[in-house]
Amino acid sequence: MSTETVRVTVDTVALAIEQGALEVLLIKRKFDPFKSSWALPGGFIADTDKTLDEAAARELLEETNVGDVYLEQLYSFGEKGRDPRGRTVTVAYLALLRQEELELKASSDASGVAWWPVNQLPELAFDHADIISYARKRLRYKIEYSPAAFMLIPEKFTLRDLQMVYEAVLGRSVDNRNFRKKFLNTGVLQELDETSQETSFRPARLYNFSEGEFERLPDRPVFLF
Amino acid sequence: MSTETVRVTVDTVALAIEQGALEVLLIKRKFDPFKSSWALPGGFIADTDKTLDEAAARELLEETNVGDVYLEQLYSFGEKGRDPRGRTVTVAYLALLRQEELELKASSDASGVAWWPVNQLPELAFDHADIISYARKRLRYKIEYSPAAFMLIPEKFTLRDLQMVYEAVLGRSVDNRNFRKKFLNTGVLQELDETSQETSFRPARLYNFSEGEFERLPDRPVFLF
DNA sequence: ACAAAAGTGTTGCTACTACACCCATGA
DNA sequence: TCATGGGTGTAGTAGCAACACTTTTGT
Repeated sequence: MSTETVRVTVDTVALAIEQGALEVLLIKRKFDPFKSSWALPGGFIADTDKTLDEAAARELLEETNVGDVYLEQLYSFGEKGRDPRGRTVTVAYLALLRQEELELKASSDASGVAWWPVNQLPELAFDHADIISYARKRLRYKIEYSPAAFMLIPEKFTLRDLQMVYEAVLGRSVDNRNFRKKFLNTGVLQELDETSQETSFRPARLYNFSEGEFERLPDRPVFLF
Repeated sequence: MSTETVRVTVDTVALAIEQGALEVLLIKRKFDPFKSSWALPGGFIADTDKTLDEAAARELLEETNVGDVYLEQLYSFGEKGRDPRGRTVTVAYLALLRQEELELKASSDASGVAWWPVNQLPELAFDHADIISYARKRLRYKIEYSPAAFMLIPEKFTLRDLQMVYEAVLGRSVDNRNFRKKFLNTGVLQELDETSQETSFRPARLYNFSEGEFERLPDRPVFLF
C-alpha cells in the first residue's frame, strides 16, 4: 500500500445559454503548464475548504468573479499523465448559470476569462475537452428529469425561452405545441400577469418556475420531447 | 492558491444479490484508524495505477480476491474531518457482481471479508455508510435505463431471477405479468432451450441477456415497473 | 397591410396499469 | 393429489406523436 500523496484540483464546467447556444466559461492560463491555453476555472483544494463543493465555489469565484451559483459534482479524473507536473486528480464540477446576470473578472492567475460556444472551442489545456463533453452529456440527461433547465434562464421567462434551452442542450428542435402542452400540464409553470418586453411583434406571456409544484410531482418527472 | 497535496483513496461499494436481498462486500480493518470496524475495500492510489478505475480494481482484488468485475465511478468524497489522519479525498466506485461465482479471501491488511445485507449493516468506518447509500441510490436509477440488473445474476437466468433483482433494488414488489410482458417485448432476452435445475415444482425457462439487442434499442430504454 | 412570433386542438396510436386463474412438475 | 412457483390475456386508460393555421402586436 502506497501512502504517498497526490495533488487534487477542483475544476468547474460552467454552462450558460447565450442566444440559443450553449456556452462554457473558460480562463486563459497565465502560467505553465499550458501557459496561454484556455482551460476550465479551478485549482488546488485549500486547507480552508470544508468540502469539495466549497472548494469549487471558491475557485470559481476567485478566478472568474462568478458566485452564488448552482454547482454539482460531475466526475473525477485521475489518469496518469494528464498533468505533466505529476499525478493529479481532478474533481470536476458542473455549474449552471444565467449568463446575463454575471460580470466576469479575471483573477491574477489568468490573463483572460471568456464565454466560448461549446461547438467552437479553442485548444484546451490538460484533458479539459473531455471534461466538457462529459458535462454536456450529464446536462442532456439532467434536463429530462430535473429542473436544471430553469437554472439557465431568468426567473421570469417565456415558453420560448424554455424551449430554446431544451433545443440547445438536446441539439435538435422540438414541436412547440407538444412542448407547451406537456410543460403546462406538469403544473410547475406559474403563469404571471406580465408579458415580455415590447418587441416589434406579439409579446409573450411570462412564467415562473414553481419549485413547490415540482417537489409535489409523483415519482421523477420526465421532460422528454 | 495552495499547492499542498492530499491523500487519495479509491474505495469500492461491491453489491450482489443473495437470496433476494442486496448485499455489500465489507472488510474488517486490522489497523487504526477504525481498527476492527467494518469498512469498504479500497486504499491509496499506487504509482503503478494508470487510471483510477485500475486502482479500484487492484484494491478490490488485493483486499477481497474479487476480480474481473463491472466497475463504475460513483462520486468523490472530500469533506474535512472524514479521515482523522488528515484531509483525504476518496473516489468511490460501484461494483456489480454475482456472489456465487466468488471466493473471498481477506488480504493481510484485513482481519475479515464478508457480505452484509444492506439493510442490516454493522457500524462502519469513516463515512462509508453514506457512500453505501449513495451507491444504492445510483443503482436504483441505473437499473431503469441500463442492463445493470444482468450483472447481478448468472449468465443463464429465469425471469423470476431477473424480477427478484428489480424487487431487491427497488425495494418493492412488481406485477409479474406486466414485468414479463415488458421485458420480453424489449427483445433483449434470448430464450434458451433449457430450464432451471429440478426443483420440487415446475422448472422455469432460462434466458440469456443479449447485449447486441440492447444496443439496437432506440433511445434509452426504460425498464420501469 | 405586413412582418414576426405567439398561441392553440384533434386524432390515432402505443404503452401502461390493474387484475386472477390454470399449468407443469416432483414428491 | 397436493404443494409450489411458472406462466398467461384482456380491457380500459393515459399520454404521446404528428400535424397547420389563426391571433396579436408594432411598424
